[in-house]
Amino acid sequence: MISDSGVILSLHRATHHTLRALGAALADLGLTSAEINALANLADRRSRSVKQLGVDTGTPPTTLTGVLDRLQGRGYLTRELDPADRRSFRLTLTGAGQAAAARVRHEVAALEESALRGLTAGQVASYHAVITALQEACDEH
Amino acid sequence: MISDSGVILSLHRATHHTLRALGAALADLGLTSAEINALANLADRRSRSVKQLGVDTGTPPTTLTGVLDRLQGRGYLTRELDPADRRSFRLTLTGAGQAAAARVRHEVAALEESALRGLTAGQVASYHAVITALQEACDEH
DNA sequence: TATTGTTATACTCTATAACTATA
DNA sequence: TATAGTTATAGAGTATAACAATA
Repeated sequence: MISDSGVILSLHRATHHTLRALGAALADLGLTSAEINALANLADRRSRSVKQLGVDTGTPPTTLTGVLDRLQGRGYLTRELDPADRRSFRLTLTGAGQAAAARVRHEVAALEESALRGLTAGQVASYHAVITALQEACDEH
Repeated sequence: MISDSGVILSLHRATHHTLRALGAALADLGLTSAEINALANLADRRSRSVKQLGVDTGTPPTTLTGVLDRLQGRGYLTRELDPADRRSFRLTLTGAGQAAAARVRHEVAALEESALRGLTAGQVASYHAVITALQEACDEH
């Protein structure tokens, strides 16, 4: 289906563009793309394991170790042993981490609002349907 | 708009997943994500400049130099000075490069077909509308 | 035995700035 | 002066494999 093509290529292109735009909007925080992605996902204040954060962000574990080291070094989060499973950590944002995450979410939301203005809820729902279908196709593989 | 949220986060997540799936499907070629992305865009056999390829893929120039060095080293493409503007190169796939690019396009198309099966053309069109809106919002910034 | 997370290694990606050649 | 592309540098992302601790 060449005519349908571009679904994946435009996905990658758009990712590059949004990462660059967010990095620029958040330049004062000096965060990398993976750090921004992690903070945006942690912004809901819910604790989760490293593995879960990897699933949420799409980031592999070896990358997350470094990302979490830096965020922890900034005092943005804590790693606490999970009493229920002492192999894993519960990641929790500190106050400073919540503030940074709120900034990240604000910029993400601003970019989304700017982009989605003029589009319908149905179009956004279709977008999510395609994204979900892509993920499932990858998982099947 | 928390309810609309996830547009950008799921974009990044899906990008990670598709890159990993394509890398696995094309493991025998030993290509990196950026190389896959470049080949997929060059697969239409049309020559273009380094700058244009950067626009097409979303890859910055400093990354492209290395990517093109490796693709050229494999004998996949040639860099020829553009007679019309001798500051720039025209990138053209060789026969081997076209074969590799065809493999890449085949895997990309297979993943897309697998994902889009069950979705309507309208949903895919809406997906592209959201992607385009995101890009334009980034450019405005 | 399997899983969570880290570490080690090697290579690639990226931003930034400076540079050459051309326009 | 401005643009196309490269180079240099330093830091970050990634795959792979191995590892310790826990399940």
